[in-house]
Amino acid sequence: MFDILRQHIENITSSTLSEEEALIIKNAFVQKSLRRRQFLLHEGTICKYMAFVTRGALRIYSIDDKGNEHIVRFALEGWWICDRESFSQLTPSQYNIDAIEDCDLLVSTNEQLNQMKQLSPTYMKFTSILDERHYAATHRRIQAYISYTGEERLRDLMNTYPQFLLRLPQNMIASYLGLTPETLSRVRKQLMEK
Amino acid sequence: MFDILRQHIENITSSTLSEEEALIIKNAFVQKSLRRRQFLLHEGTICKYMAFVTRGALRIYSIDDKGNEHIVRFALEGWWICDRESFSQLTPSQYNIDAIEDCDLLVSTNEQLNQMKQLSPTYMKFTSILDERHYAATHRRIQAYISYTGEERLRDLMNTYPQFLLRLPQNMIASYLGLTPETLSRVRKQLMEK
DNA sequence: CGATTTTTTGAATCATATCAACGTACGTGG
DNA sequence: CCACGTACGTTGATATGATTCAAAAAATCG
Repeated sequence: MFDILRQHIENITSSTLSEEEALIIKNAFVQKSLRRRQFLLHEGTICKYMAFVTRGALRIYSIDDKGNEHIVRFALEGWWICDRESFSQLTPSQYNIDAIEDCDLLVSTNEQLNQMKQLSPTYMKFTSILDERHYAATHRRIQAYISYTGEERLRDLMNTYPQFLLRLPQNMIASYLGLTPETLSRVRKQLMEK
Repeated sequence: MFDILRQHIENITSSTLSEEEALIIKNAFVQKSLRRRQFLLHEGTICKYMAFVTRGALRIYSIDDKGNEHIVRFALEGWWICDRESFSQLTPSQYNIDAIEDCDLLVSTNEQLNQMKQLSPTYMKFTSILDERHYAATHRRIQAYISYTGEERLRDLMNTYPQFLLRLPQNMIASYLGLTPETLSRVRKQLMEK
């Protein structure tokens, strides 16, 4: 399992980890499994873990005043998931993270991650790349929300993450796109006909 | 002018800057003025400056495929403005920044800021607080966009930044709230009547 | 297999956009 | 300093995208 993470870090940073560095990183993570519908984070609690997904799928979502769920992002194999704000500031989270499918994760805590940044320059580089990407992705998502109709957002999703459509339930895709399940169903149909 | 920035940094960090540290920071910035409608950043260019506003008002906005402007944020006195992604990654920006009113700014470059972080622990602390706040504010804005109607977003704006409504033109407020000027005009009227 | 969840379909309704017209303000050159 | 032109804000009529509620159909799970 750790090999997937190691590969991932080496890919992102275009570096090769020394055995020493790899060991430091390996020791900073522990393996954790979740069954479908189990939670990694509950709203109102502090997000203790940063998780790397080696198998399965998760989602992070909030619940608004009207009781509607809003999925912020998904995480599949090779992705990271946590509520950054809660994780680094130790504040109660407004989000929930749960498993859409049975998952295997490698998780680490804020202290371990900070320590690792001190010990491994490659890991330091890795996190700064990840931060930037995360920031950019968030912005792209705001833009999509602001500028496009449901149909356009669906088309965009089909180009960017086609695997979502095959793998994740329709109602969750709808929430991610900011639509009701009914509307997504109709928009899909329209798009098929073209 | 620099006194405003110094005050600001001391407030945010709850620290007092030594004269030495204050001098380091002072030397990292240069004064820059903009007339109404002048640009600090043009779409497609790299965002060279991080700007602290000592007088005036600016906005950062994108233009979508259909030619519509979308204002992402405003910056008034005591606020910072730049496109973080372009600034730190040196990539062409998708945003424009221009002056809504005549402005006085203190601007610095990425190299100067990085150097400053090395030299001044207080400044280092300052930027990390700012990063977190910025990140949190961005998220709050996404949430508002996703969960609330135009009227609710306007009401929220009236609570959070009432000064915007007094100072900034209606059509820009509309763009910031994700509404057309016509809709904002009607929503305002409705809200007045209550 | 049956029970539950998810997806689809239909009809009515709502929020907001669009287009067009009109009134107002305002800053800029003569 | 006034008058003009442009930009801004309001209002009305109509159109569109998406929601809501209800119910049937299909898929999935245990």
